[in-house]
Amino acid sequence: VDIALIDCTSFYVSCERVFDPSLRGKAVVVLSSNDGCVVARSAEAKAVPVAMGVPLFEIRDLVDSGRVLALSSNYTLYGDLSARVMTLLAGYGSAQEIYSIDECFLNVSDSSDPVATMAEARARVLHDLGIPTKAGIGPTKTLAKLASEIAKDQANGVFKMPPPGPALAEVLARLPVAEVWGFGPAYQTVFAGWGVATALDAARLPLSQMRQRFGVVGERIVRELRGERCLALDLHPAPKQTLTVSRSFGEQVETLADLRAAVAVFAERAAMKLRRIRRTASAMTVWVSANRFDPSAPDCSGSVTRAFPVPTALTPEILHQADAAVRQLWRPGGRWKKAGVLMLGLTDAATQQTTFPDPIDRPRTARLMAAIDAANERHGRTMIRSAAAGLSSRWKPLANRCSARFTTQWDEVLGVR
DNA sequence: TCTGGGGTCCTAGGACCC
DNA sequence: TCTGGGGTCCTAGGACCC
Repeated sequence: VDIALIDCTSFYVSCERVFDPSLRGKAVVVLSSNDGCVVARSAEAKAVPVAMGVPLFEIRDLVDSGRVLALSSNYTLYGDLSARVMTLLAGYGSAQEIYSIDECFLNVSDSSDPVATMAEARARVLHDLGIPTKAGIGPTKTLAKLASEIAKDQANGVFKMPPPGPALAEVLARLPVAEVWGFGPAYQTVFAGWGVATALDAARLPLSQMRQRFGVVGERIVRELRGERCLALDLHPAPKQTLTVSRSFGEQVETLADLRAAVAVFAERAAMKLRRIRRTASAMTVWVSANRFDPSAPDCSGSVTRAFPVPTALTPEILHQADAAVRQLWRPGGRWKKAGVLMLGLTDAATQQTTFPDPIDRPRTARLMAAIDAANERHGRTMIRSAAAGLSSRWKPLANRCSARFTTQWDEVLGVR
């Protein structure tokens, strides 16, 4: 199996360059929605250097002196170009998982020369759309993602991981463990204590140690680094389960009237988004928070969840509940910097069916449990906790019985589904 | 002074039921 | 001193991603 990960280079900046070629070759950054901080950087900006995520005020001098060009974001444009890129790339694999606005996984197992195929795909996207990309190829998603990190240093923009063995170990030994997909800051702290510095060090950690400290998530990443597939391509992602609209305030909000007005805007936008994706919400959470960077800020953060009598996407009903929630949250002396609404329990608007319609079928559950136990027994595996066996969390006790290595091979292991 | 927004998955624990 | 066990449903919170 060969999985490819194609990643658009500095995607937001590249989109801006499509429409304004004069930006090419310059140090350009794109800012977050209210021009708060840097969310995309051109290679030239990275070289300055401008760090990812820095607030605009920290690079004020660079921007004012003209050494770095800062642009406000235009998400409609990025979304439109993303759809075109994804459509083009889909033709270069037998299956595609769109992972984010600027990345997708492709199954390229059918290709006799995946590197050549990806080189061709990159050239096509660059020629037709003007968007530069890089591609990594590997036997697992985690290795493909890691390969794409190396790809940016390759002349053809493509890198294929060697098959598991000494050659792969050599590659992994040169990669800092922080570059591995899924090993975030909390992992890095623990790894530092364990003396784990490279991706190879991580790949050689005992599975039991990873499982004990990081659960099934950590164990899966190590297995993937060794070339064992634990994460399948997600070809039919479930419809969204939650939908959020939130913003930081330009100025601190202190009065009930201002807080009500702000949340009303978020609630209205959430209602519009729900209708656009043709879904309804069964409940909503309104949350408000103080300035997280101000230690002296009053303790006025909180959240309130309110259920709708009937799942809805209608503005009046949503505004009504949102306003009731704000009144519960407001208190004298509060100084708020951010708020949001979170729509929960999304259902299909047409049928009012929840996303996961499986009824609880006790006999079937019992059969599946017996099958999982038998499979674990057969393979001599310790049972480990796993709630991601391609099943809803509703089936957690079931998934818990399945060992990590089989979480993507459900049908095969059980022969039932 | 100024510090993003939108997601997912997993775990733990309590209420409740049989 | 003893005081079930397994399962569902829900919430809160922590971790990660782009």
